[in-house]
Amino acid sequence: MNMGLPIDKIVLGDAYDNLRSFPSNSVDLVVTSPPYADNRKNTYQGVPIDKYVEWFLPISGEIKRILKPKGSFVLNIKERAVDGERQTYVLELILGMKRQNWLWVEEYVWHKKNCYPGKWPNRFRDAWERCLHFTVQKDFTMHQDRLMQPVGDWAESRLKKLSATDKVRDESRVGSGFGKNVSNWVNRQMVYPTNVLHMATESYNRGHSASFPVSLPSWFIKLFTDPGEIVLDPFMGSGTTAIAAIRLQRHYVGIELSPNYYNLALKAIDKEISSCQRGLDIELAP
Amino acid sequence: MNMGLPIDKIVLGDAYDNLRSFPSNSVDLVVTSPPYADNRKNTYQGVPIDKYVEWFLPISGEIKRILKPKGSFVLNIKERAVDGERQTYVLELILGMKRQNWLWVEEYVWHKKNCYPGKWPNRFRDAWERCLHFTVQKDFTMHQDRLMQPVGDWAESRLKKLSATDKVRDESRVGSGFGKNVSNWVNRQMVYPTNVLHMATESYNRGHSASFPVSLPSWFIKLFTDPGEIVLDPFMGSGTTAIAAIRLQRHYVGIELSPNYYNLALKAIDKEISSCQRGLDIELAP
DNA sequence: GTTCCGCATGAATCGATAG
DNA sequence: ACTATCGATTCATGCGGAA
Repeated sequence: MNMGLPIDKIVLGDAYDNLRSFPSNSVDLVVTSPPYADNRKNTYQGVPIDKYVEWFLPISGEIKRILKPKGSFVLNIKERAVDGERQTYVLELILGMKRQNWLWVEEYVWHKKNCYPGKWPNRFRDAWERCLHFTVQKDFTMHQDRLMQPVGDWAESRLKKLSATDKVRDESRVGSGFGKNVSNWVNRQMVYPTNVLHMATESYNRGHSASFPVSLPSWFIKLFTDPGEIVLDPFMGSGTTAIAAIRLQRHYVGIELSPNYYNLALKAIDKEISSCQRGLDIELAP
Repeated sequence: MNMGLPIDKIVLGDAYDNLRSFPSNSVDLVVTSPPYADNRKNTYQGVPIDKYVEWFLPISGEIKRILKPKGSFVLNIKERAVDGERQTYVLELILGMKRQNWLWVEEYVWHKKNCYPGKWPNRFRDAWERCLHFTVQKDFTMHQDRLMQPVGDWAESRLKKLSATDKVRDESRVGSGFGKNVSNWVNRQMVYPTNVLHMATESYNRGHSASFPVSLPSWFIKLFTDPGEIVLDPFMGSGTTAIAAIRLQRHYVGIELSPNYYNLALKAIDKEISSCQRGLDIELAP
């Protein structure tokens, strides 16, 4: 097979079947949120819980082949609670992927600032999901400086407490210790993030289950790729990863089984591209 | 053995040895943060990574026996990153405890607002730890209403404007929750929390530090016990769980191997009790 | 009595160095 | 080679002394 990657395209079909036809060492980053395990039928791509690991491992095996040596695989997933218990298939999946010689580098937490409402007798609302970071080798690409963010409440609240006099004194008098320290604070406004990501979910009114927000794949795309590189999402859903890639001037490759989602993603991408051509939302990446 | 629980006492010695002598069905809640796996030697209670699960499972087995049927076991733990990879012993521990017939009800995330600094080529700072919630049976005790919190950012911003004195007074009254003066204006709208807990670590300028802040065991003690019930921490460390229990009018039982930490805990408890007896700010919990 | 700044201090992790 | 130790890096907090 190996007929080359369908760059900037979405393939309609099964993830594993199509991944097998993709060339090796050709993708810089894989970001995806696979269908979660579910025992109910008539659900979107529902995979039974007890078959989840054996269903996913062949897919992650193909991803390992397709990924470039210094590339990364970010897997957004969260196990369900069934019958009062958290299921263990995600834990078993991590162990299984380690047996496939994946390196489990890190587990990022996506803290969903606006999680679904609800009340149950045995648990609170679930406000977080795992973003598992796997690589092929210890030496991988990571552009940390791009994700530096404004410093937190600490410096902000302390800066606000500075009087106007203090700030003026800082400008006029550079030599004195006090003024110098203040200018240090003002200048050093950016810090590195942590492995906890605070992002709100996006609500689509169309009645489809909310996947991750554009900001989530965007964060990892900035972190693990350069502009012009290739991002693969084998479970494209409504096209969120493609939107993020387009906005950041990366190429995308998608696979989607459901014709319904496939069409949704195509529309979303069309809309995104046309809005770009109108010159509205263009930002220079990174 | 079964000579009765050493209520409101800390036992100096090994966790497993002492747990074996505790009576069955006698404790309402176990909250603990065991020593984390470590390959370095000469470390406080360091347990090698490859022996961690086999070291802990006998302990969790005893805990299951000692816990009352409707009780809970909250395990605060986080795997280390070694040689560029997250270790898997915590995942294996969860699977092992399920084989012990524990129910893995939930995984709470403790988001450490002030995490350890540092910069590495392959990861950001680690700002979260797991709080694994296990029970013996599906029907367990959970007092959700006690943990309702004010809704939204306006409450947070109001809290920040409180003077330091107000905050201290508030802390000593309820332990970690919201005090009287706060609740005056908080009574507008309360919501249930989620399974993501935002708490800063406590750092003492001198001496030893607590593994988790008092607010962490306090949160679970309020949630899973009534006043007068019994909280067990088989790795008491510097006594944080006991402090939380005392403030919330629960009984504590502790075990600690290191004489150094044992003495620290005794001192901390003495200090806590004497400040209570001086009549400062005691209110009836929950 | 407050408020506010300066400083020390962490359940960290990696790479280099030494044994 | 493999293990043990050390230095460099980094930032939100509490606390103490100063204003």
